[in-house]
Formats: sequence, C-alpha cells, structure tokens
Amino acid sequence: MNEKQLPWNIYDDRYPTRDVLARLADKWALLVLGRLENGPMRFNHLRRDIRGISQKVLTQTLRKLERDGLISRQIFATVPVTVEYNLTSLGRTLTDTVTVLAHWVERNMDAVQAAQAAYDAANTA
Amino acid sequence: MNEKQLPWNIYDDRYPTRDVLARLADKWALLVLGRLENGPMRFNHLRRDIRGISQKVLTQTLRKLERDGLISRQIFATVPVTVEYNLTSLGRTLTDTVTVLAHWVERNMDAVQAAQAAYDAANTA
DNA sequence: CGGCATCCCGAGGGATACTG
DNA sequence: CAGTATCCCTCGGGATGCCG
Repeated sequence: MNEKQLPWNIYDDRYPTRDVLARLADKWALLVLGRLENGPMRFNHLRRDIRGISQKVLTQTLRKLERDGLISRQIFATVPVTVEYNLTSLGRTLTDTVTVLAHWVERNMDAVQAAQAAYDAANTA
Repeated sequence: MNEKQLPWNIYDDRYPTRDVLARLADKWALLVLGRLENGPMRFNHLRRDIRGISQKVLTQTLRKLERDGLISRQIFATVPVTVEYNLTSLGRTLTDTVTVLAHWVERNMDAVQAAQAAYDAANTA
C-alpha cells in the first residue's frame, strides 16, 4: 500500500492537501496548537507563553488555524474585550501528534546536537 | 505536569530546541522524511516523487536533515555517481509521527475545506 | 485587551548555467 | 547523476503607531 494512490496525496502539489500541510508544517502553528491542548487561552496569554512570537504573526497564525477549522474564537463583551481561543473537535484530533512532535524534539535534543557536532567536524577544513 | 518545566522547552526561544522544531516544522523536510520511510532513495527519485520541490531546496533540505542526524548519505562510485539517502535510527523514531501528520491531512481534507468555506462565507461582505 | 495598518528588511526559494 | 554557484525577487515577519 503506497500513499501515492490516496485520493489527495500530499506528495502531489496539484492537490490542496499540499497547502494544508504547509500551513501545519509551521513552527508557530504547531506551537499554538500545542499550547491550546490544556484548554482555552486568551490572546495575550498565548503571546506571552510562546516566546518570540510577534503580535502580528500570532494574529495571522490564529486566523489561519481558525479558517482551517482547527481552533475557534470566542469574544466576550467585557471591558476591555476578552477573546478566547480554543481547539475545535477537529483540532483536537491533531494535538496528540503535535505533542508527540514537540516532545520528540525535547527528548532527542542531545542526539541532534551530537549529530550536528559530528557533521560539522567532518565537514570542516 | 506542564511542558514549561521540561529542560529544553520548545516554547522558550532561548533554547536550541526551538531551532530544531523550526527545521522539522517545514513542509519539505516532512515530505522528505515521509518519503524515506519505505527505504533508501536516490536524489533524483526523491526529486521526482516530491512534486514541486526544486533541486536547490531538495539539496538544502537533505543537508539539514543529515546534519541533524535524521538521515544518512551514502555515495556509490558508479559512473555516473549514485547517492542514496536513508533514515538513520534517530530519523526512524520520527517517521511514525510524520506519517500520522501526512495522513491526517489527507483524511481530513474534506473537513478543512468545509471549515474554510464556512469561514470565508462568514467573513465576506 | 486584542487587535489592524504600514513600513521595511533579510532570508527563502525559484530559475538558470555549469561541473566532477 | 548529483550536485554547486549566482542572480534575483517575492514575502514572511519584525518594528512601530493607532483604535474600538
């Protein structure tokens, strides 16, 4: 059984699946999804937790995820206004994978650094 | 138990884990890893299978993955030269996750498109 | 608080030509 | 076959200022 025969093969750039993959294969999108795993969060809370993300990029990322149906946006008419982001049921089907990926990086950081050192040593004058 | 307390938290941009995540959170890197799951492949074979990738980007992607210790590069002194790329044992610990992600996109494409249509309809004049 | 609008720069990546 | 080397241009994303 080969993926090449599936209806919307991500290896074929003529299908929209490629675009969806591209939007998910983005560090900011993955970080946002992972951060929402434990429940809804407000905009500035996300902004603080995901260190290094700018306001503009966080907004863009949230809009994309919302458009793809992975997260929902709920506005509370408080003063000042409060906005909560939450995973949709569709988004929730993805977070396990995202979490695995995140943990993989943290758990294998040593091995990656060792590989980098070896590679750099071998490819240096 | 919160990820924030792990040694190399990906949510903290002061750790190198953020960079590793960024390199993995790349559509080309994920497609290459997924494609190598079934065994070693040659350069031009990858190039053909991963539609839309340019020669330059494929080379860059392969180099990064090799440097991070996820794939290996083996040269055969044939004429013309043959080069095979293969997953390392470290890389193999990632492919399951990558495959899950790829299949998620293919399986949930309908839901994503429906969400997009609904979003666009709601946010149109 | 949770954005939107602009300006602007540097990196990512396409196209093309050449090589061991 | 499997690259390297340039040129070039788009656009992701940072910085800043303003608003409901």
